[in-house]
Amino acid sequence: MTDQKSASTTLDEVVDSSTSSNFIRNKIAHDIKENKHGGRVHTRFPPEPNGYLHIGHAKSICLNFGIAAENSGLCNLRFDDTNPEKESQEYVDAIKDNISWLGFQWNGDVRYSSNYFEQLYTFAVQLIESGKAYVCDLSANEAREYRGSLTEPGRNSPHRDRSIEDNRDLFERMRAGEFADGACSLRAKIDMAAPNITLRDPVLYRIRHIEHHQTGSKWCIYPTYDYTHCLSDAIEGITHSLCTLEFEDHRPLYDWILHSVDIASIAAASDLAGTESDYVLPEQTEFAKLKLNYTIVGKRQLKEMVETNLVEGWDDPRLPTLAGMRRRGFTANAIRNFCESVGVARSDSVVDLGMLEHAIRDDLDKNSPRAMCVLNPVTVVLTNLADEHLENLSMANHPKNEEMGRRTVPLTKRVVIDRSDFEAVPPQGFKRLTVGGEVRLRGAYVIKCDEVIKDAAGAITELHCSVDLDTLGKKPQGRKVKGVIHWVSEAKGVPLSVRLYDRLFNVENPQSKDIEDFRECLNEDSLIELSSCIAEPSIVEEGASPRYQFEREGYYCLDEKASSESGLVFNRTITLRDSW
RNA sequence: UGGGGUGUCGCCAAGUGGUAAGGCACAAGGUUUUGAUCCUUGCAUGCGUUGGUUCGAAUCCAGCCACCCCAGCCA
Repeated sequence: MTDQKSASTTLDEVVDSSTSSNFIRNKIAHDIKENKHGGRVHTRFPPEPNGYLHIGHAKSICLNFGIAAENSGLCNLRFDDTNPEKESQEYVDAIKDNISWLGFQWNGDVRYSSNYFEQLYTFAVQLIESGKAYVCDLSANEAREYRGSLTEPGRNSPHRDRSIEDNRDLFERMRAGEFADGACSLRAKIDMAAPNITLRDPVLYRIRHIEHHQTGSKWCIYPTYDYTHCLSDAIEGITHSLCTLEFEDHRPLYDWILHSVDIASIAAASDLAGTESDYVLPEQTEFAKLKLNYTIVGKRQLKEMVETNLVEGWDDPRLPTLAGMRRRGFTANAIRNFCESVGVARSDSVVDLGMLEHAIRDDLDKNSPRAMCVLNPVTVVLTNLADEHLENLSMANHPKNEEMGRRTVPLTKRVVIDRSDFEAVPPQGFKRLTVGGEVRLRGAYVIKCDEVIKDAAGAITELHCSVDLDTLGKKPQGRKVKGVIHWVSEAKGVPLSVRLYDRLFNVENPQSKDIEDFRECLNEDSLIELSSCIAEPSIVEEGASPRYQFEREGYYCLDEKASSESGLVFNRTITLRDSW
């Protein structure tokens, strides 16, 4: 088991210090003060391996691991794998990978609810023996009818009063595989008239003759979430079981199950067995899910987009999956900061995408080296330079951080600039190149456009400019040059493709009730590939960074998956803020 | 119309009886060889609403309104 101190040290480096209070932090501080769990804080992140993790999970991960770290506690990773029908090892692996990438280390070995199946079975027998559970032969449809409705109470199952002996026998036979899927189930005997529907004799075990990714064919009965989750928490000695708001109605059931099983046997089966501390049951606390406008964070919809090829896969850079965001160029640090800035509360809220964008710009601005890359090149001929002119200019990799060093950028007679940096008829306030106007080539000289060369169709092919050779590293004499533009040597630059991403949806809430199918509001231009870009050579030289700020354009990240020997591909993570 | 929740600036969000933090966004200035960054300033006599209690209420009480979740052998 990881020792508490090292876990907290790791997280300290990772958790932003500018934290603000929230109801969970307050509750835990209070519990510690009251010595509720002997002062222990032990959380868990319990994903079901039925899909990839997304930004919403990141909030939960940061919360659970963060709150443990802040309190010198522990956080387990436990796969809530009670429904083999929807789960797979692929998801298990991807989830572990994503959590590590986010910068968190779980306590000890990865846990699986399925690790506890045998123990859970024993507890179920105990419930049967104390008359708190029974085997019910009602089909799923019949059970629904018996359950009643939101406004009407349910009716007792005709099998509710079977003898303990019969129940025990039937349950054993369920396990032994004597019954077909759905033929019967084990139910808790609580109250069919409870206003909280969760308490109307919830199913504890169902029959599924199906292979499980962890337990193979050992079991044909699988415990349900409600039965498994609370007991798994208890077994692991979890103190604070944090989950989302929709589980609020389940809290009475969480408590009912824990209090219906003999606490001494839970304690004996728990990780805390043999520990001096008195065993205290875990407590569930709910918080609001993260929602983001212009994006969908719903496993079902994400899965649908992946499976119907609306996107390229779970790691499509337009997706809010951690895999996608990572490929897009998001940093773990930015995601963690974002989750902290969003806060934790109980009100349903929708966070503005702008907050996420701010988090990534903030991180990338500080940590990305700069480079120049021209997206839509047009040739500029520097007429007063010699044909073979080659000048190695030294440029800072970061305007504010000298420690990031310098690089050499070659200047030749022919360079390229972005087409949008020249306007024959400039609008008011245009600060770039115009006919007869001057502009500085970033890190180099001030140039003046003397002539525009066009082809037969009238399209600009070249701009002929003259260089003011007295402006390298100094302001020009007697005038101000308003603009600075980026450029790349035509001969020395490296060709690359760039993928420009935009939001996947063009409406704030793609899941709104007045939208029948979220596909209606897909943004057609969410991916634009530019294939004739040209960047300064430093981006492929020894010691090149995987991420750059392409000056005046945005933050870009090498896409290793898409790049090949025949071509480099960079993903635009996010544009620069643009007040123009 | 049963039960459980939530309502504080355009968006998050602190605040738990002593007179409305912070962030994002936005706006206006300043610096700048990135229309970036950075800096400065502005941005709720107001806390869903109506009453009540109190010297004093976003905080306590009552009613009302709006929105979210629950009728899987999903989690």
